[in-house]
Amino acid sequence: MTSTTPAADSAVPVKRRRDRAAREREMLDAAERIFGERGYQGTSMDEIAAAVGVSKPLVYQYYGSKDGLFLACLSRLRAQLLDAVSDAVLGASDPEDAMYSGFVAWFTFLDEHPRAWSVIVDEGMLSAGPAAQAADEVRADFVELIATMVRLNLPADRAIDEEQIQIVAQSISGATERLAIWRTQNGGSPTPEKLATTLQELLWRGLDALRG
Amino acid sequence: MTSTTPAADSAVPVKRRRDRAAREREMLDAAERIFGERGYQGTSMDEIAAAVGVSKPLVYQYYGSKDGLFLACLSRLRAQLLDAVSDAVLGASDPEDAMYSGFVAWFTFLDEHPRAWSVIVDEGMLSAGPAAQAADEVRADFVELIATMVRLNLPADRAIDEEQIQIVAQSISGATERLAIWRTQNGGSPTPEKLATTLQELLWRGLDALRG
DNA sequence: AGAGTGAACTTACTCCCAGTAAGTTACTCG
DNA sequence: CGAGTAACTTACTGGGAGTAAGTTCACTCT
Repeated sequence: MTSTTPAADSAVPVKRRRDRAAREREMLDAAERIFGERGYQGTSMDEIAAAVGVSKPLVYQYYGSKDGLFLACLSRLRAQLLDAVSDAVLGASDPEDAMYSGFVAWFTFLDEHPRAWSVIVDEGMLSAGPAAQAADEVRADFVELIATMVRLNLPADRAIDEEQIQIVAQSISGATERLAIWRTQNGGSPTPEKLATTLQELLWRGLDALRG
Repeated sequence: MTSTTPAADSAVPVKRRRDRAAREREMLDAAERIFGERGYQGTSMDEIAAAVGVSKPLVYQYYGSKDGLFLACLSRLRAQLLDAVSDAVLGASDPEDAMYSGFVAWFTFLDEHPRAWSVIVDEGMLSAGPAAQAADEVRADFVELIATMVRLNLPADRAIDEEQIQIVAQSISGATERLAIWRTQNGGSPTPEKLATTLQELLWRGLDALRG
């Protein structure tokens, strides 16, 4: 009864050891959840390890550093976000609708994945070290999507000023990120549709102007 | 000769004790410089204290925490930046020029104060705690300046959708911040004038559209 | 001048957390 | 079964944020 026989545990055959890929996934899931709840600074590696039921050095063996683990979370979440927006854009009927749908998809996704959004906001934590560069590359995919959309909207017969396109794409990326932050502080108040409509109105005619 | 007579020091009467206001200024200056060079994470409170020639607890007595000290730097730098942009806007001849001049002033200031800019970028480090809220209030001044400009450009005889104005102001603030970050990574490549011109073209007609 | 008072300042810690060295346990394949 | 390797742990170091408790200076007020 009081003995600590290992056999007693066999009723629940907890797999102590798992292969690397599975553990990495467990760690990533736990990290995503905890980073999302407590933020980068507020999360300790011990905490994540404990949540997985594993010791800290194992986490270091698989992800190298706290930044590395955080970056892995960030990449995965950004990829999901990019997918959501891409799908919306590709499913649209015309360029104007593509832009609007993309904005709606962006704000809606962030609404529906608040913890994901917290992680993305904390991206700024990686302002130093090699992780910072990697984080920028992750964001660059997004800017490139926007740039592509902008290019499609411009006439094919004109020489396109690629630098201007980059400026516009970076601007839109920055605007949507700030709007998302503002919105969460504001109690989620303007709806995704209202935000998308306003952005649409603000930008559409300006994109026209860039043609000449 | 080899004696450590205190009298020998009297040739350079180093004021060991200074009054609080003076010390706070010294600390703020040192913190601004070091935070600007090494970033928030890379800076230790001991380092700042040593730069001032003082012990760490004194810094804590005056600024409360690392976040508090960083926030003090941030506020001062943001205020300078706001002044620079305000001056440019107020000195303009018409609304269109005000907008353009404001953008140029923004990018030029950041060019000329790279350490200040580093600190502002690191603002994201304060994503948790009471300092985060304070940091947002500091930024809000900027958004309000933009909102005022937008209002001035709208016709006085129409009911103004205040929510739309906030959206636009937040967008512009986000766009200019991201452009500034991108620009430093890009080797400072598009000139302030080119950035301002492109933003001007992109936004001007859109602001018109918001009237109806 | 000398005692009293408060502000400026220091020494010497605690605690927490990222990261690591070195070893141990369990699974697999001959 | 034994050898090899991948999964995993215990037990530590180092460094930096924050603090408790005391010390020294400068300035009043008799």
